[in-house]
Amino acid sequence: MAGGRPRSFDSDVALDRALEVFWRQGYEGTAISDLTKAMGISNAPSLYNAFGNKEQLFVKVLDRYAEGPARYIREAFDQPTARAAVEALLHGAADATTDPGHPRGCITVQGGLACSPAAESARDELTARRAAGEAALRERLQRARTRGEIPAGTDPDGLARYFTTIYQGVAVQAAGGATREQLHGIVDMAMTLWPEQPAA
Amino acid sequence: MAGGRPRSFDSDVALDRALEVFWRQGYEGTAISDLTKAMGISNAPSLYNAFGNKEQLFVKVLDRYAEGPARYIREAFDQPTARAAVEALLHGAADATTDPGHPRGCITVQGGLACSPAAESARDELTARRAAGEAALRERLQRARTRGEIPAGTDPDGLARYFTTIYQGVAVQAAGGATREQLHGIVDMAMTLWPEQPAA
DNA sequence: CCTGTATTTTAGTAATTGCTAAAATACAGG
DNA sequence: CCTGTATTTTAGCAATTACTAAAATACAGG
Repeated sequence: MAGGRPRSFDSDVALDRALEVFWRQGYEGTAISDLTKAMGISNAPSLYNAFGNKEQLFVKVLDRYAEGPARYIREAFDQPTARAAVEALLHGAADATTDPGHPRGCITVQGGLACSPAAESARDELTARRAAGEAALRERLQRARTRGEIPAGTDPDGLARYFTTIYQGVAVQAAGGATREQLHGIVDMAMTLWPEQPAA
Repeated sequence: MAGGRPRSFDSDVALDRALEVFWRQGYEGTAISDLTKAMGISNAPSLYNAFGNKEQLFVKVLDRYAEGPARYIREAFDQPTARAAVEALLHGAADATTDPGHPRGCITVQGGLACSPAAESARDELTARRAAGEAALRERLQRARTRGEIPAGTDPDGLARYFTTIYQGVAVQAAGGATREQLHGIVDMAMTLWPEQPAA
């Protein structure tokens, strides 16, 4: 058994480049030729050989996104309190969606909100990932209520939906050109809705 | 001078049908063939003759949207108080983005957040319209402060950005499958940030 | 009926789409 | 050097993209 011809490109670097393109142009606005060009792959067959088809590459790119530019999301949940987690999540979003080193906004939001029937699976993948984020936040808030971090009368589901809506709205604002400072201001306002435990 | 061959389709009906397609599939996910099929126009040249090119048709469709399914936005500004206006705007969004008679969400948000260079003008058109909506709200809130509807210490720009963010987040939520009731709940929460005039 | 006009229809353009079969190539191990 | 393996390269697929020139058609007014 042997090794075969070596890859002419680095898989992770190529995924990062593909991420940039999908992020900036969305799933349907991105052509395979855009990808090969950006990824440093000279011919389409090499791309298909390494990453499957466009749809499968998109999923790999989303995973790469979650581990790279959007890692702050997972890390936000490491905060000791639910409030600190939400703050880290939203202020992290304000930073990440305006990072000059990346396209503006969030690929999970702008990657494919509306699309042709041919791209439905990509859209569904994005919808599922947004829903998963909201679910994680919901569970965190439920735990926070059990632990007494927030009042017993609070609705964790509604609160999770509210902060998720802020997150997604911030992403749209960023895509539209809002500045980082403006986004942090929005987040500060949104956080004033945090249900404080009435002083005992 | 004479009349020429009569149109085989109604322009307004055709625009409504085109709106549905662009709304559901976005600018770049919509092909001319999708449009002619939905609009009841048998051949592409008739479409180009009547509406110009794809880009120009898209703009006409956005105007039709503003006068039709999104008329509630303009009408919200007719409310006597700024608070009532924002409430009408956001609760109207909760209803409009979940209207079973139309695609979910808001075409101005999901029509083209990220796109290929070829669709940049459509994306810019959408960005400009969202910015115009935010500007209208900002001016309304500035007037509200002058009139004493909201405290003198309030920041109308930040407030306008906040409510616009809610609006856009609601649109994303709707596109992702949130129910009408859930969206109204989000709006109710968002409205609790309204700056009340301290009781004199 | 004839003319002028504005539409529809026919037939097409060049370019691009996502994708692939088959051949050429470059390495590792023996 | 030879074999096996995994890649790259070449060449191409059928389908679709936005769009258009030119001819056919259907009406109004005279």
